[in-house]
Amino acid sequence: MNRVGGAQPTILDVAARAGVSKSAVSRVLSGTGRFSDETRERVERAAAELGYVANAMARGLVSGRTHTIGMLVRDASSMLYTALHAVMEQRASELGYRVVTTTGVGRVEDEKSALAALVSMRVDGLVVCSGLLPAADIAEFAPRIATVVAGRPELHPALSSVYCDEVDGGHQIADAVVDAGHRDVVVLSVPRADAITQHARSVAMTARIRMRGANAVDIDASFVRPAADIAADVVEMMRESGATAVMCPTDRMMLDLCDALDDLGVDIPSDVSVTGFDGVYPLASDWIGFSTLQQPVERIGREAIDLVIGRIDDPSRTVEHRSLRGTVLPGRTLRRR
Amino acid sequence: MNRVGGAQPTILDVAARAGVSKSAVSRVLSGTGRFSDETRERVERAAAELGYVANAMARGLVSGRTHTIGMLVRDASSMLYTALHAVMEQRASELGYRVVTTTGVGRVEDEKSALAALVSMRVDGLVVCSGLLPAADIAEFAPRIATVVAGRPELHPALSSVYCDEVDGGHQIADAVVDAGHRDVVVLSVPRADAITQHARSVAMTARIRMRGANAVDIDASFVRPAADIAADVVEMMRESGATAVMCPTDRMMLDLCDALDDLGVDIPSDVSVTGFDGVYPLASDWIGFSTLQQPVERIGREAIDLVIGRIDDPSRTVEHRSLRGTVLPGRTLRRR
DNA sequence: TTGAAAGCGATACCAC
DNA sequence: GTGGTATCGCTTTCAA
Repeated sequence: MNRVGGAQPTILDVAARAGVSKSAVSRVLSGTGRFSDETRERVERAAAELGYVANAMARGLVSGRTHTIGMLVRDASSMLYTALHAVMEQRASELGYRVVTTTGVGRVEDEKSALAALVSMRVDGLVVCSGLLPAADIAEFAPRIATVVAGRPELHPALSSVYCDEVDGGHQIADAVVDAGHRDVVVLSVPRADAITQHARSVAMTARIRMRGANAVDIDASFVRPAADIAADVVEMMRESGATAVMCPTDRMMLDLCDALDDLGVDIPSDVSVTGFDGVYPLASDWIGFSTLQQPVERIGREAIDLVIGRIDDPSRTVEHRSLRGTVLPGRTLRRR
Repeated sequence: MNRVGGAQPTILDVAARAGVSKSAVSRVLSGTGRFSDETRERVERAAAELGYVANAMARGLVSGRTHTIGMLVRDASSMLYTALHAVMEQRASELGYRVVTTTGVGRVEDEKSALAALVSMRVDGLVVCSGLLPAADIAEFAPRIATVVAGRPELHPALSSVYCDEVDGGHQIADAVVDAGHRDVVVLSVPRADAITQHARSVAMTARIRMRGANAVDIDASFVRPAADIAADVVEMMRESGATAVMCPTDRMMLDLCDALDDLGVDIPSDVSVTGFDGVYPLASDWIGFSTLQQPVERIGREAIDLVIGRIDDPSRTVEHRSLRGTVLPGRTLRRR
């Protein structure tokens, strides 16, 4: 086992030291069954003296429960997932569960193996937070493990989900842009294969802008494209078609774009307005002032945990899909014109 | 076990379907020992058809290895830990390990239990990223599990560590402030009990400013104090003692302070210069322009993983402490005067 | 109330 | 090469 210098004490060590059977130790430490006060006292002292920590593998193996929820995250460095993580951890701990997180390091294959790692740990429930992994790969385990998809619209019949209504969000932020008087708008458009949610947003934004009678131009914003290239395209559209606003599918991309536009000598918002999507701290802070659509991260995280634990407790529960509305954060990067 | 509708298939199910013994299945799936091509074929097909995922608990129980590194994080929503997490995940996966993360939800007791959860999972190694948990609580497990403290100076004789040289960092950023011509500087000071690293930074900043012959005033920035109160104090010091710069122990606190100063009508940097500490994306981005000390997060994360895996492979390795220098990020919130 | 014994699902060491 | 068997550390009947 994981011994650097000494071995981990086992229940037998505790039993020997306490002068009782391992059954007694098990009962005391797990608080089940009957035992005398004296037994309890002796066991607790022995356990403390030895620094005993029960082996969760052995325990889980026999009990069939780990009291653990596995969280699969696309990208550990994304602030959105970070925020979700914090909320879920909090809520899960209130309900007596731990959250363990794994991530892929980018590719779909990695994510599959990260998911398999969670499954192999026999977590009681699974919360998948990734816009990358195909639903089929997730659904494979759904019949065996309570599974909830969080943060992306997923209407797969075997999977429950909680997510921000991306279409509504795209419409809301597009409305804000048009309402601010912009008639020629650039929309950074992410291919579906890069990220399902971001793709949906771009599409919704473009559609709404046109529906409102303004002009929308899509610019390719595949993940492989450098921000500098995208910024150059934006500048070109400003010159050619008189674009006065740029809409980004995430705050992160917005930040990269702002950086790149800055390098090109373009000032925001006096030269061009820019909007984002996500609205997570710290970019959502007033001082930074991103104009963006704020996802209801708190609710998404909390309800994802509640849903998954609900299904753990009662596997017969039906699949459920909760679409939550986001809100526009005015910010200072979108200027009226 | 974690069954919502069906049970997870076991090695016996695979063996039965493949028409071989479970020993054979084990050999094929773990790639150890000898087996014929036909056996391999049959086993792999049966496993795939059943969607078999080996039970990591059973495996770990007998093999004594989990190929998993536990990461204890103070605060899942902190960008610094988030960045560390991403780097560690990447590096660990290169070396054939998974990272599982747990966090306390704030209090020391929570962190202890989060640590115990990791120990109970019998992770092969432990990386503790928290400025909160006392060294003694960590050291308790060090004789049994390879343990490395990352991101905070920890010279405990039983614990290896990798961290940013906080004192040097504090000096560097203080030098930048004095070099920019500031003679009266406010330092937000965090109590040791709130966060060890942040405390060390404040102390180093104050000391350096005075050493350089400028004036430093400490303001209490305990975690319980609202940013608005701190901002009010700062304004008072600007009026009373003519302070022209404020130094914060973290970028996050800096952001909160900027927000609060903004509310008070104070402009940064024309009314007052502000500096931070950490230098992690996204606040470190050029466009946002925080003047701050950037920690070498990439190296900290990478070396923490290398150290812990080194100790897993060779438990006799001696304890090691690596102090890494940060660099000043000029930014735009520190103005020459 | 307590202890002995039977597994949980895998690996590893055996003979064959 | 292959399959039986002991074993990992614990929970859970089941007798005593």
